[in-house]
Amino acid sequence: MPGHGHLPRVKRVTIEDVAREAGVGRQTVSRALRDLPEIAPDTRERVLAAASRLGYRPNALAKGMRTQRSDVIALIVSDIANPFYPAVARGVYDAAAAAGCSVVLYNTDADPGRERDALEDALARSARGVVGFFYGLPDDVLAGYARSVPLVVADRQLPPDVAASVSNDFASGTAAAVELLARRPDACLGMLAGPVGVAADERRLAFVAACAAHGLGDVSARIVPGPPTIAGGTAAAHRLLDARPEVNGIFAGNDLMGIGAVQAVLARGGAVPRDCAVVGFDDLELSAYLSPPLSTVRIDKYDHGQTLVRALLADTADRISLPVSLVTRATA
Amino acid sequence: MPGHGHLPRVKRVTIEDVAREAGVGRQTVSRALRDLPEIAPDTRERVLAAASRLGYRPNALAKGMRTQRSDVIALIVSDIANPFYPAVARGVYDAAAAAGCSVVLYNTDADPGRERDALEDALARSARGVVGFFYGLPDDVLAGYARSVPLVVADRQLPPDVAASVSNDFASGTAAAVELLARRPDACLGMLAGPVGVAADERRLAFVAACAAHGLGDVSARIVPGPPTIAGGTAAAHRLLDARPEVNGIFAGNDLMGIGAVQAVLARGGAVPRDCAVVGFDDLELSAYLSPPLSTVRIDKYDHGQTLVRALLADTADRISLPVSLVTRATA
DNA sequence: GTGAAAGCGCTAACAT
DNA sequence: ATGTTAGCGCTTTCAC
Repeated sequence: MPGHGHLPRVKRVTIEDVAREAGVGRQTVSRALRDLPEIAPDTRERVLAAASRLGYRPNALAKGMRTQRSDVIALIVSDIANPFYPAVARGVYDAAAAAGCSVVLYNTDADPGRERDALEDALARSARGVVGFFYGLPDDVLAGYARSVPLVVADRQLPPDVAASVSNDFASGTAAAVELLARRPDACLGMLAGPVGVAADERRLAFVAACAAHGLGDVSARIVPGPPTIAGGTAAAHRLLDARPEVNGIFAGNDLMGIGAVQAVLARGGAVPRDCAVVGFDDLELSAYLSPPLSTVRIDKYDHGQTLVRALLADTADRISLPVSLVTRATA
Repeated sequence: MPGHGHLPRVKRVTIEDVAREAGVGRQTVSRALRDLPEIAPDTRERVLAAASRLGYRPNALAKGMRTQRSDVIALIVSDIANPFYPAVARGVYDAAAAAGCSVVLYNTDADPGRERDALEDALARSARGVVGFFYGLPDDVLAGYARSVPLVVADRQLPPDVAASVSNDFASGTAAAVELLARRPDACLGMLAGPVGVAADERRLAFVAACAAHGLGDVSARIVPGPPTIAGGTAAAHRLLDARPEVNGIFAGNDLMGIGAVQAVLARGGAVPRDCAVVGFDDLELSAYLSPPLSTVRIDKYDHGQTLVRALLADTADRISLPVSLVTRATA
């Protein structure tokens, strides 16, 4: 069956064609199309009419070539299939669209090489800017890219004046989760940390600090890392519970790991929260409908995405912290 | 705080610079970079060395301008925050990346105007191709675009030789779901259809046909439309159950609506599946962990995405149908 | 095997 | 208010 490649490529309508059709110069067409002021109203009308008559479509490549920048915003995430990112992506998209920009998506799986590839590609496309979640690249590399392209990093701080960042208030969220988990008199808490990444330490420290503040002693030996997935959460919880059967409260790095932790407790014959309570982080859309409904720290993912783009377009180097809130459901 | 706009724009390293550094002509650099055969091995070495010494980065815009096509694949969905699409998007991304392409994402909310805008933008960017879920645009408009850009549509058929399509086998899935729901002797089924869209009729018809095949009579009056969300499913289920209290089996257009239907049955004081069974469609990652775990028709979303891109790159006008399978859990 | 010239479609700068 | 010139960085075509 013949495909598209066989069709004769229709010659593209250019600004030159429109100019000829309207009986004006190229520049006048360009002005009319971009709605610039220095043009007679009736001339504009005539040009616009000619353009639509011919079915003119601006060539974004040519425009970008001339202006040295394209109306593209790069969104770099570890895995769009992880239910945390889609809502962020929608926020990014809406804010970008409001600014007349398109969005190019990159998945890195938290691999530093692929994070770098994504940045390089954004540069090759003369992206208007990059917003992203970076887990593998060190600060200095990111700082280097920030010199070539406007960059806003999510959930991670870069040195002042290097690049803006938009982070969820992980410290407050962790404190609230620990406070909830620490309510039982015999509380013995553990944590399921996300993948070992550059920003992971901050999170560990927040947990250790919150536990210390509640007189729970040094919990650092009860922090176990794992992939940020349901399976990863299950495996990590089993490891934690194998080593420390006395643990009766688990703080998971994200809801997916929280779900996995619940499954692990159940698989060991325990009940949630009776034998072990679980608190997640993110509040996925479906977390409220789970069995049992998951207690978690809610973050506004859509707002996160929008804020990322707004910070990018605002062209500042601020550190923005987004509020979080504890949602108590059935697992803690 | 000073932002990025204040930094002095570093002059871009071009192919010309590399040529000068390596002491060869521009053309030779281009050949070396693209790994073309007509070049002496040592010349290539020298050029490559010069390029990396200078930190040369190819300009995708310039390349696209010259070749009249960019290595970009447009992915058009209604809403990336709907948990159905992210897995598809990942498949699209991986297949695109394997072919050296980037992906630009568009959200249309199923609005025909925005579907059109997305297509126009893809054209403006000289996209290598477009894959998408179109709910608002009529066949002839899509056919028109298919003449300007390689296009593969998802879950919808276009006339032969116009564009390729990759669809899930909705008919089989519906038949299986109805078979499951029809097992109770007094079965009275209803359907929660997705938004009224161009492809909606095919789905309604599949349901009506499947019910007729099971001797369930004409169910067309028990099909109620609604937004493809949890809230939409709840509302639609309430409307259905208000009008037809005898309904004891609901086939939801997707898992989100299925979750909503379960909530509605529960809110009315009923039990699932005792008073009313529910079967969804999609099998979201979290559907197995819901309360109660949702019975559904599983589709391989990641494969769907990959197949979309492969069909695009293969440049055929085939109609590809993807297999589905029934997953029986607790709601039916 | 290599280099020189031409030009993709657009907009900034400079005329007029 | 409008037209003309130049050139963004690359690849295709054609010389050599």
